[in-house]
Amino acid sequence: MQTFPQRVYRLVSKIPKGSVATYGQLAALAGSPRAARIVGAAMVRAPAGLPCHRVLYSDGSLCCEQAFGGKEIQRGLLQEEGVSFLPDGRANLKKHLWPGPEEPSKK
DNA sequence: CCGTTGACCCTTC
DNA sequence: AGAAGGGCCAACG
Repeated sequence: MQTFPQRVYRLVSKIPKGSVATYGQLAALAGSPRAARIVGAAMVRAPAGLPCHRVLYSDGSLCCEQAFGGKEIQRGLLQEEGVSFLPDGRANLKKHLWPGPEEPSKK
């Protein structure tokens, strides 16, 4: 039994390029649909190499600019990944929302 | 062990 | 439709 953030890190690390996931979704995949806050807090403690820029709000909007150094940066990174953006400034969740771990990671 | 805090989400005004 | 407030779950001191 690992810590919650620990599990979230693995899930975020599994997000394929060109896909995005929401905090609530990661929390639900981690086992607690209401622990989206824990996921965010874990992101701060997240080690380097974690594509935290692929994690967005439920609406597809990005968190505070202090999140990873600038939301503009995150938007640019996602575009580099191939993620489309709406004229509202939100990511196209309908088109790039991560379906989740299709594979039943054993156990 | 108990209290506080937090990259959020949802409901109501 | 937009803005404000409260609630929830787990980790940290």
